[in-house]
Amino acid sequence: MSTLGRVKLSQGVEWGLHCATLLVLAPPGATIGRAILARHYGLPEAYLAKHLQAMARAGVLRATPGPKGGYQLARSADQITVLDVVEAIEGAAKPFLCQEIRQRGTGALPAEACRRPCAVHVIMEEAHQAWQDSLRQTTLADIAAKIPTWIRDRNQTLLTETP
Amino acid sequence: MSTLGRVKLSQGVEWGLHCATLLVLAPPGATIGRAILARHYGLPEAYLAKHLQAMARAGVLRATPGPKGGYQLARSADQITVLDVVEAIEGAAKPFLCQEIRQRGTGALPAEACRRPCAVHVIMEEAHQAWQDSLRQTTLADIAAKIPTWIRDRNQTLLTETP
DNA sequence: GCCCGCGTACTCGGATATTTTGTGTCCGAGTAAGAGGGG
DNA sequence: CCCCTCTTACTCGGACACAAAATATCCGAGTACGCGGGC
Repeated sequence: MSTLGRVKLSQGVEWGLHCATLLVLAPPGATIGRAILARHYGLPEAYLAKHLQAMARAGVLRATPGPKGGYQLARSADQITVLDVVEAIEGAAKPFLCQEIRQRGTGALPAEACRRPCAVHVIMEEAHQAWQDSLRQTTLADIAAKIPTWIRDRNQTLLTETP
Repeated sequence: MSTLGRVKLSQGVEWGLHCATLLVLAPPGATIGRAILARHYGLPEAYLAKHLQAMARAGVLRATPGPKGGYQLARSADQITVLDVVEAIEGAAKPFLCQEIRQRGTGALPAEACRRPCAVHVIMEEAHQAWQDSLRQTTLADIAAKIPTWIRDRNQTLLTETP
């Protein structure tokens, strides 16, 4: 069987979260260019740009053009949840779209019997809520706090050097 | 911008859950053909077949060929969770694939510093677990129990009539 | 009247096209820094 | 020595190809029923 549809997250989510974490460690007010970010993780710069743009559009990051420009967090790290980043990249659309098939076909139910959302819809919605709640519980500050000091220091020097 | 990647579930999930629910209401031992199921919800039969096959392969449904053949539940309705159906159709693959980008690029960490999974990976994993747990809490029997009696009776007659 | 064999019609299953989505890349617009000249 | 101006190089942003996956469909293999013939 060729693995039919799967609930797959874009790889951009991983990229975005790691880059955002790196920005947390940057000095306040400083910006990091996408070229530096891409090289730091060995990512294709042009494609990473797409995800960084998405985060900027969503209000998670702030982009400044020109020399010495780059990206920085749009607000405090403890005010940005993982869900914010994920939805910025993947989009905030509900994963399950109820097509109301109970109202179609030979077994179609009358509209007045469908005032309440169907049970399937409710269950999928609750699961999605649980997923969102889980991602909301962690902020970028929490992630950054888990990073060992020596890595933090090393990144500081890595990101400030100008090749 | 064209809405970048999203966490989208196949519509087959909705189809599969509704059809499975319909099978719960069927008399014990009885089978329902895919043609009946497709017409009942106004779905394209050939495509619905693909999802029904997937559920049969996953051990959720049991298919019997020949005349009077069709699909039935592979086990008791209270032993089939919604997660079973979803994973049967969407596949059980993890949605988030950690590519270990922390070990790549100019900022690559040494392998011995990566004994623990990275924080990003852990967070995404926990969210997925929450999602799975939510879907595991409901069985097909629970869904069927929510269906009003008059709909149950009506489906009984609809599914037994032979056009 | 009963039993056996065969044709048939119905079932599911896998292999095959088409459309949408995600992946990857390129080039252009905008901006602030920084050097150079004038006051 | 300071200030203004212009060039320049660097930044991000959107528009453009390529690949993978989901969607949609068709035709073939297998099986049990049911009819017909034989006993």
